[in-house]
Amino acid sequence: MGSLGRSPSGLDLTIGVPGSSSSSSSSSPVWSAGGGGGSMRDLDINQPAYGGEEDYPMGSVDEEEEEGGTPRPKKLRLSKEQSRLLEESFTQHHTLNPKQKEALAMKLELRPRQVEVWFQNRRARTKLKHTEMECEFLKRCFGSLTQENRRLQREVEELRALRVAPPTVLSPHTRQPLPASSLTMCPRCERVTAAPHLAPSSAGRHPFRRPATLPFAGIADG
DNA sequence: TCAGTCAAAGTGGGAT
DNA sequence: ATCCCACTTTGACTGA
Repeated sequence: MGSLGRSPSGLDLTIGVPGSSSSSSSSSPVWSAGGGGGSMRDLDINQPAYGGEEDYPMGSVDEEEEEGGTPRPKKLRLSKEQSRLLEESFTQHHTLNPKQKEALAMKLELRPRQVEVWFQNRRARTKLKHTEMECEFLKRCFGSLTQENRRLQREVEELRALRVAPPTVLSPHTRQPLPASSLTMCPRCERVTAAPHLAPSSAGRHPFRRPATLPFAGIADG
């Protein structure tokens, strides 16, 4: 290893210390370690980290200063080893409790805030990936349903074109046509009409049958 | 050199 | 008060 504390490009990474006057509120702090509001809750930059380590391994200060006079830290690129360990940890748990965070930060020689941010961004990436996959799946669903819809509309048109007058049934006695109201359904047809889901032979050809796979069933996790 | 992409970090707000 | 999330900004990197 040995690359901890350095960016992949080999830049020396040292911590930037804001000016001693805390009144310079116009410029962003070099380490706004806290979340909203920059409360620096995780790190008092004037205190040595982890019992005496001289500096944190990131954020070398580019010596060129902003207008306000506050140096801006260079952005950290985590080393491959750091990324690997973070990924490894992420596979075990997607969120960290404070102790885990602290331990991991110490192991990686990062600030807890950096570990926290990494997990936050990693969760966001996972979610984005999942959403993209879901989107692709829904697009495919939409495509196949559109096709199915077109096919069914064509079928309706065909059936409409084929439609003829109701069949005439002749009386076996008089050989005269019977009124439709006097016709009765055969027991089998009656059963199917009352409970269509019980008719095994019709299920396979039913135009409205459900697809074999349900939505989202195939979406991988992560 | 520059546009595009990725990822670290900042910010504000909601939930607990 | 703290954590997490969504959104944004910004620096590093890459390929044309």
